Amino acid sequence: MTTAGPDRRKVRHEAKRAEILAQAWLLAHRDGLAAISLRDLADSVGLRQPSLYVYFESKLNLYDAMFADGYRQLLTFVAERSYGGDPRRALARFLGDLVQFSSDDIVRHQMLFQRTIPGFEPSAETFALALEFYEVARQMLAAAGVTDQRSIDIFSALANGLAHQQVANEPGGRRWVRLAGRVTEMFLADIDQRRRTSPARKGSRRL
Amino acid sequence: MTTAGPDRRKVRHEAKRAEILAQAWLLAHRDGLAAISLRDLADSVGLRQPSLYVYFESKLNLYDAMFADGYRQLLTFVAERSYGGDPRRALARFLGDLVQFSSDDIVRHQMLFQRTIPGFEPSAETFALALEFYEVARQMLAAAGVTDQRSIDIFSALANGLAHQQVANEPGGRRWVRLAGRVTEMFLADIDQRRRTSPARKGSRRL
DNA sequence: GTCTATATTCGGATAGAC
DNA sequence: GTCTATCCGAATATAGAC
Repeated sequence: MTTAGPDRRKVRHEAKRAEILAQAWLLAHRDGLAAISLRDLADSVGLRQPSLYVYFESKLNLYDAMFADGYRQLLTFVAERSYGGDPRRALARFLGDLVQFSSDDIVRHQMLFQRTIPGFEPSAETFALALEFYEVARQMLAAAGVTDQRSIDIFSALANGLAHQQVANEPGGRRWVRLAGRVTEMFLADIDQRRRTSPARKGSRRL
Repeated sequence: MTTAGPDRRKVRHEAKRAEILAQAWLLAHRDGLAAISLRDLADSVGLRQPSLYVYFESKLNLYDAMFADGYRQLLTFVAERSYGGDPRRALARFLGDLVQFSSDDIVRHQMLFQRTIPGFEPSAETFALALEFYEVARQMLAAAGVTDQRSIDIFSALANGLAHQQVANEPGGRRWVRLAGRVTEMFLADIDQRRRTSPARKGSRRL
């Protein structure tokens, strides 16, 4: 099928859309996520500003595409790694990888985990990607024997806290990435400790 | 001295400045921190927009004042509480209070702990207030016997992570606030554990 | 699909009278 | 200190020719 006109058109359209998206990330790094200008964006892909509307129906729609793109990157990132073997070691690697993922791209971290763009809320379809990721994380925890909500809440805080400190204080570095192993040990030791003492919960005084 | 003209003028000026600042926080809640408009702000304090420049020399200067105001609130908040008695329990209360402080005002949390306003960097004088707070935190940790940098890094991640999850998922609530005690226990148990096994560090395998 | 031209609104900031 | 008037630039978005 060399004369598949409509197909080629669609492929071209999607390719250009992807190019625009990639440039949007670059501009976000340069100017800040909330300060992307559609003029600059159009310039960077060799278009005039109004032509962008062929690919994105509004600026918020562009942000939505970036949000979706970021979570797809995250899902691919974790899917590429295998977390087999001992579930506890796997959890430690998983945590380190997440912090590394944030450290690798501070703007992407802002987009996915901090919601600071005035007026932007991800659409339902896009948010489904986020939920997909949290399901992966839930399964990682379940494999390590962690299923209660409070422990899940703590683990999410650990992951987000390490990632945040990394991007805020040393973007691109590994200072907090390297703490993932110790933090996972600490977390699991606490789980074990509580399992031993509960439901009686004697012997350790609550702070 | 009832005729202290210059004094009265200065007091009036400072009062108006404080009023503007308070309204700026309100507007930030309504429109988003990065979306404050000086016109709206002027309206809300009964002034015309150019008159704001009598009190703040630029919009970034206004943000700087908000940043300073937020850290002063935080310093007052912790100073009002006494963290006497057992240092470990004090640390647990300190952590819970910090998460509560963030939960109480999501915009203030954004301003102090996430740096997402394009182009804004706190001035040196203002940043000194932030350092003052981190010194308080450092002393709380030192009192509980925690002085090494890696442990401090972990604690900062714990605090920020709990606060972030709280404001992101349940602003105004206490779901992560309530985890502060358990998380502090977990943290200190890890410190103790490492003290027992180091420097030999035998008996526990690293994840 | 891309363009030119333009609508429309809004932003922060300044000049200068009072 | 506050005002009116205005500057200047930037933003997103739309209309309509090609």
